[in-house]
Amino acid sequence: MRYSRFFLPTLREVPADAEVISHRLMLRAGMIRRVAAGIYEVLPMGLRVIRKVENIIREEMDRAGALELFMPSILPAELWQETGRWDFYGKELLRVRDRHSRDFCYGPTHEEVFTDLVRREIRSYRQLPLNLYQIQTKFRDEIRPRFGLMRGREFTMKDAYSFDRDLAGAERSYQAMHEAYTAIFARCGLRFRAVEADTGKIGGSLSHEFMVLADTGEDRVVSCAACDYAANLEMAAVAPSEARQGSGPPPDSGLDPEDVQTPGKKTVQEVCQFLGITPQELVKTIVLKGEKGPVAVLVRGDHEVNSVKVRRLVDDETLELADAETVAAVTGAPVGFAGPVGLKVPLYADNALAEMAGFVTGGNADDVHTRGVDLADFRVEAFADLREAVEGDPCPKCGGILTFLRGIEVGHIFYLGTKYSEAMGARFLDESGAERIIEMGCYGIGVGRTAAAAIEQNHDGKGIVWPLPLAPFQVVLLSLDPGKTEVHAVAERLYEELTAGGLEVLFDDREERPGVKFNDADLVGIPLRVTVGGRGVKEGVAEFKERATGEESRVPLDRVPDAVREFVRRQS
RNA sequence: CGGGAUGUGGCGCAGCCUGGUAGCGCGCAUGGUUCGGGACCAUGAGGCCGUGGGUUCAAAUCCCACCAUCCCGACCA
Repeated sequence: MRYSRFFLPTLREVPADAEVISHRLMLRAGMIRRVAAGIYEVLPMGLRVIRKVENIIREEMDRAGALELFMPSILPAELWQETGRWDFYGKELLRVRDRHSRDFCYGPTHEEVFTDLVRREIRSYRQLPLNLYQIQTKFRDEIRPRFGLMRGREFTMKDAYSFDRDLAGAERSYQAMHEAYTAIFARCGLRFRAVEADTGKIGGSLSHEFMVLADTGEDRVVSCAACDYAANLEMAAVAPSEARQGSGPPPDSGLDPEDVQTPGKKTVQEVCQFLGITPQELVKTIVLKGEKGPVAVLVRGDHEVNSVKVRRLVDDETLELADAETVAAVTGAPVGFAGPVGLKVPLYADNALAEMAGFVTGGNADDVHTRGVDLADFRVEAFADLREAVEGDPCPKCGGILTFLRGIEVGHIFYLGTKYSEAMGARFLDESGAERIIEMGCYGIGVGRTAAAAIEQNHDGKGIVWPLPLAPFQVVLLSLDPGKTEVHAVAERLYEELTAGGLEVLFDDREERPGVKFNDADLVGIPLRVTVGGRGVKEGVAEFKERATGEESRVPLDRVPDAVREFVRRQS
């Protein structure tokens, strides 16, 4: 591709509304432009990268036995009403009406349509297992779109759905996707981890997220230094300590609870400072509220409640931090003074509480805390693992030490069970002629997000540093003297040779100063730069520079095509 | 939906407080000189000052409303 004929509008200055690195660089490198909040145009340079990601996904999905098809993006309301998600999915679902004022939505995910297709076409166990996928545009009317392609409202996603005759088959399908995903992200040249994950709104019981590791990632990932355990922080189990595992009477301080005035001291830090205690001697009481009513959760002062764990324990997906009015109604005090003694709502305590005695809690009255509290002073429904893991906690699998990483969720796989097949009547006949419900799984990859994550993970002060498999071009060939015929002729010839050899080359034949070309080449991040200029040509060489390492070398002109091919082979 | 902020040529910004001819840098066009890490000189094109209302002789500037965008918070590929 000749740069002079290409559409690659690079930006010297950063548009003010781009915050994260990948967003800024995608704009500056002429990959995308914004049309509306969370909605982007993908320019040729961007598309080339997107296609690279898509093709890797396709190859690995096909290899795993999945079949590509293409579903509509506009979906009739009836399908969504069948599973109840027309109401449940909420405002994120972009709803539209046609001229007959029939309800439709722009698909944010496609379980219903795939299940509908399968229930109409699949009759027999002989037709299973089946894994169908598509790469398609989705729309989720996010509350707050941001970060460019990282979290847009419109985005392209690969979504796959597996259909199996039984649990064992579904697990095999799940495993096959786990392996395919691992292959996909490895082939993209990314550093990533597969982590245990919450199933969230999609539902189901088994789930892994694929996280591209980057300091700028929004998700926190817990990883064991000693074994292969890795989990999303919201899932990371905290093993009860040994003391807890031994039975015996709960510890007792022998003290009686005693109220103390703590005027205006609401936070753990303030209370500790005021009373001269450490957070480990204090118990936080957190009020949560869901469709089943409010509950209170007790955690040690230096720990944080993990609401995903509480939701699972209480079996209430809608549970959220209660608002100030609810807290006041439940505790009789403003936020900051809740305590377990005398509370009328169900109390759940984190395992760490089981070893505590004589601790400080809120006093359920304005400006009052209570000290000398023991477990015997109130009634707990259950002790459980309810807190967030912290760095240094023991690994729940091997006892090793947990470390924290930051990641960007680029893929998510779920075992769905029969949630959708049952609601929509997707059944088949087994060998014995008995009617059975299809077991399902679903598997997503954010295509644009994968490209963005690759940038978050691979960039420097000058721009993008593409891993070769995702790079829009493999080589950028700079002609430093496009006007001077002898030198430029050499560049032209090299361009022909490289292109003829099947390489993807961007040929910078523009009438620009060298500095402009160098900087643009660095910005757009093409892995190998080949410079043809007066100096080198005089000596019969072209200059190679690797974007990632900065390593430079001089290559005789007649060896250039081979050397480039060698580079490409080495990198892929 | 809360909290914070911003809307001025394509991009980045100043001007607004203290109303009175719309400016700077980059980019773009033309000509010339340059030419190995974002050149220089000259000339030029390009702006409903987010939208609507109001105050005023006069509004980018003051007031009100709306819209849009961005940032911080509640489980998303």
